[in-house]
Amino acid sequence: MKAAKGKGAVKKDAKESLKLVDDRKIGKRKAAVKPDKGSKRKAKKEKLAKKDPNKPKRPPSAFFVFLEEFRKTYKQDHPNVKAVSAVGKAGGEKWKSLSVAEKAPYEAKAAKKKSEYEKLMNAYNKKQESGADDGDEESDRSRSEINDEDEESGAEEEEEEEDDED
DNA sequence: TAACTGATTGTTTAG
DNA sequence: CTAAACAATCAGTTA
Repeated sequence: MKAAKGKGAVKKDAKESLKLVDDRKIGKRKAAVKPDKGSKRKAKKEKLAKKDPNKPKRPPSAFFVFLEEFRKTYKQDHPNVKAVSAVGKAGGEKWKSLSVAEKAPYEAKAAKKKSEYEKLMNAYNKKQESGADDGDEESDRSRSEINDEDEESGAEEEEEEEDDED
C-alpha cells in the first residue's frame, strides 16, 4: 500500500504555487512588471547582452526537449506554417496531453542537462570570483570528464498517468 | 541591418 | 517563498 503517497497533499501545494504564476496569465511575462517595453529584458539573444564569456545558457527543460522534436514533426505536417507561436501552442497542448510516462524520457534528458549545467555554473562562478574583468584567463581545465554514458538500467518508473484529480 | 516579437512551459536565479 | 527572466525557434516587424 504505499500509504497516502503524500502526493495529494504535496501536489496541491505545488499546484498552488504554480497556479499563482498561472494567475498572472503570463501573457507577456515581462511586461507585467515592466510595462515599459523600452526594457529589452525579453529573451533577446545574448548578442547584445553578451557580457560573460562563459555564461552558461540554461539547458532546455523537459518541455523544450519535447518541443525540439515536436517542432520537426509539426513542420513535417505543416511545412507551410510559419510562426513559432503555432508550434508553441500546439506543443503546449500536446505536452499537457502526454502522460507522465511519456514525459519521463524528456524529463530524464532535462535532468541530465541540468547536471551538466551545474558544472558549467561552477566554472562560471569561479570566473566571476576570480577575475571579473576581462582578462582572458586561460584558466585551467579542471573539469573535463563530464561524460556519463550510463543509461539507467531499467529502473524506469512507469507511472501510468493518473487522472484522479478532483 | 539587426534586434525584438510572439507562444509554449519548465527551470533557474535573485531578492 | 515569490516573482520574474530566460531557454529554442523563425519568420515578420520595427527603429
